[in-house]
Amino acid sequence: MTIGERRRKEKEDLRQEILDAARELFLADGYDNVSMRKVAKRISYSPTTIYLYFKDKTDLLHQVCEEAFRKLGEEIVRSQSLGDTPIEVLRQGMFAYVAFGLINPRHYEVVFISPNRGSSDGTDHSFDESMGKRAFELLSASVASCMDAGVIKRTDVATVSQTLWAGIHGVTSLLITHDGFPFVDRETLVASVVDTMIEGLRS
Amino acid sequence: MTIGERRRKEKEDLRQEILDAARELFLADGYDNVSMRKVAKRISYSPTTIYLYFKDKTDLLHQVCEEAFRKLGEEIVRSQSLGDTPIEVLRQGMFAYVAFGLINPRHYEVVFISPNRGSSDGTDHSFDESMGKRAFELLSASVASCMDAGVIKRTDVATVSQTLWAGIHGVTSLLITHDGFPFVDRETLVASVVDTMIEGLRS
DNA sequence: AATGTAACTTAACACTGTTAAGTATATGAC
DNA sequence: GTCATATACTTAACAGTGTTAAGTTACATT
Repeated sequence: MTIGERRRKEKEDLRQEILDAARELFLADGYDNVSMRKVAKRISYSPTTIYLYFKDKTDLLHQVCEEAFRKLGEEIVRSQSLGDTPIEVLRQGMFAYVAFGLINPRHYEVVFISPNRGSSDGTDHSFDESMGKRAFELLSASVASCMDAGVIKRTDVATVSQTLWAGIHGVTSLLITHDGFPFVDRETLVASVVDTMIEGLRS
Repeated sequence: MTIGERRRKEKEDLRQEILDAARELFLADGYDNVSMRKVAKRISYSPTTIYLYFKDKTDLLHQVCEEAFRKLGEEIVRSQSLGDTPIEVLRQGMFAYVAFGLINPRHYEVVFISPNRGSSDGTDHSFDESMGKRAFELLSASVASCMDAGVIKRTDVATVSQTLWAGIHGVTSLLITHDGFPFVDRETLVASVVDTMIEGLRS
């Protein structure tokens, strides 16, 4: 079956080629300014070929993001390992989250800021099955271990996790979308948000 | 000059009629799902007539939002007057901000979440001259008076204000854009964010 | 060599924002 | 009252969009 395998590999190659082209264009020009025809042109295929590999334009976008957000989980885990106390683990995880957003603003935008490119039919591709959720779960676990260690007030884990998420999502998205605004130094602001929230949770 | 005045009034009336139609459609269907032709049809005019009153589609959107955001400033001031201590004034202002966003999610989305409907030409209509900025300034003043009263740590006003803004923007935007996510009770979450941050700032 | 199928393309539909050119209509001057 | 002018609005068109149905080509299996 070596011949069928080659065929399947070629198909997978083209899929990846489309994904690569789409990613580059989305990041360079923004989702709205990229047309299927442009993506097709870049890889020298007919526009309709893309539809043999992806359901529609939003599907293409979501695949591109899924690809990128695999890294977010990894980086949070990696950063968390730098902390030696539960609080420090939580802190590092939060910093990693923001850093990822600021380094990949276009991806962050799509997944967390404006995930309402509603795929018209039923399939809610928005968040649940996404890698984004995994990032939140890592944060959540970290909060729980802080409570177990008694370093933050023992209340509802979900409420606290979502509170922290609101904070780090807030800075990240403000810095991304309002870059005309006279923000104070980025690092200062991010540290202020993270530390203010953690301080507010201390028991 | 009563005749010329009537003419000018009629013109102003049509402008408002367009604005009303656009607002209703934007709020009902979302910016992307509203076409100039739909707006025109609703008021029984030709699509091109709109261009005699508004530069382009993004201009129409921004006018609609400007109109709505006049209310945000008013409501923050009104809510702040409910507080009797500086901290309580700050708290009420923050709650009012979030409440406004949750009551007017589409407007909030446009102005604060995705303000990058770049008006192609130079005019950056995004934030600076907007009513949105006024809301931030009210918050800022409230922070300053808390510092003067010595109830929160005396540090940089801008940093603290932006930190708080990040928090309330974070909850508001998460609740608006990720309504599929299993958030805890809205009031609980909002209160948690506001109170955690204020607690973290206490001196 | 004939057949069937997978991969890809062409042509088209129904839209979109936007502009250039055209048409009434009501106002002003003579 | 007639004529010119400016104002308000419309028609037609351009260049693009996402997407689908139908058609073509190339190749592996029989």
